[in-house]
Amino acid sequence: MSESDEIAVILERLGRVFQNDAHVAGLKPTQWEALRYLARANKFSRNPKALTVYLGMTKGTVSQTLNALDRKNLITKKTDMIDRRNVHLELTRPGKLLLEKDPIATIRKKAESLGKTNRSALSGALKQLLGAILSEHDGRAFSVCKTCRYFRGRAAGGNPHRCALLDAPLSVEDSAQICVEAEIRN
Amino acid sequence: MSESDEIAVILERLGRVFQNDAHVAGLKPTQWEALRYLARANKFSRNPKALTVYLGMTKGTVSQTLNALDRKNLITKKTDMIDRRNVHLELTRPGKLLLEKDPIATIRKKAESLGKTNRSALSGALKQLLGAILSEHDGRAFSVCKTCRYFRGRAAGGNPHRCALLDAPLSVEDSAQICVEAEIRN
DNA sequence: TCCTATTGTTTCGACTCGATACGATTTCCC
DNA sequence: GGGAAATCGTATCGAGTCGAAACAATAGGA
Repeated sequence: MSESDEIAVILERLGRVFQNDAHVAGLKPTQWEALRYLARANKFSRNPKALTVYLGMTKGTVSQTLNALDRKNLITKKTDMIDRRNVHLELTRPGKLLLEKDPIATIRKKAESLGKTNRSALSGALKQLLGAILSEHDGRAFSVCKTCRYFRGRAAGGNPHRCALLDAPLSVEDSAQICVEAEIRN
Repeated sequence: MSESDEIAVILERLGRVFQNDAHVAGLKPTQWEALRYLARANKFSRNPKALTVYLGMTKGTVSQTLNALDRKNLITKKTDMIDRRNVHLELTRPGKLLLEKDPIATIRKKAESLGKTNRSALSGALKQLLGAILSEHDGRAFSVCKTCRYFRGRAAGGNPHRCALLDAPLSVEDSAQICVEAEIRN
């Protein structure tokens, strides 16, 4: 078996193990990912559309997942008053609290035990792999706001950060979060 | 975000992307994994029990998945005549043919494009990670028969290979395949 | 022979997921 | 301004996943 084969098989298998581990606290793996995403996405990206792109699923499926989370009172949905087709998603307090039990922590701990050299190599190679796959997948990289070409840092006068694409102000918090619109600066 | 966090997030995300890709030819991701396993497992390991351990799922779920594959005529189930509780699983010809469309190939190609150095690093680190996780998971490593401590290679007289644990003969093919019982030599 | 462990199957309920059809808006363009 | 087209989200369907729990059948030991 070639090295590439091994990588493919192990990645597939790791994915399965993680997914099995993710049946925690009555939530399904997908629901955990949605919760996690909402915790890390900035205000422009906390909507069903962005989540759909992020997860790479169809909007119908995402809609159902969000319904399930809503029923459990882990998120709220609010119609945008300016464009009433849009929906804003927010974690509720129980939702935020639940994230402390996020099963992804077990993966992190395992990565921790890997040793610095191996860990760096793994992190680098995985990033490259994910990038290669997403680019061919029309999925965006979903990088952090601050690194986006449309990000305008706070000027000398103490003005807030701004997004030059959406022409909107950005809190310090927002600018450190994930954004659907993010385009890597070149 | 620490390197370990990044690794955890990317692995989770890669798993999702792969899983989405695995909806091919009318099969679900789990069904593909079962098929793949059966193609790579030796005769002692082509049964529901071993598959259950390999996939890390409950036997009920596995039973259903196997039923689905049976309905599609991709596998056969046959009761063991010696111990009638056991079931032998085999790929049918259509099952084997279908494996040529295995969506895991797309992952392999991506790994291919990674470059030798990165690829080796990734392969090594992933193996270590999977090992660490499985060991804590009471999941076995499922290594290849030949590397097992119970493997007895063909003697000078031209006798067949043998498994000293099950006290059974091994074809050349079997001994190159995955075995549930495999225990790494020390 | 009875007791117990092993191996699989069945059933249940909640959820996933793609596909498809819909329902509101909003936007574009004549 | 008004109608078509695009956008964003929801509802429904069918096959499947998945854990949990109950249930069968068989094997093996006391």
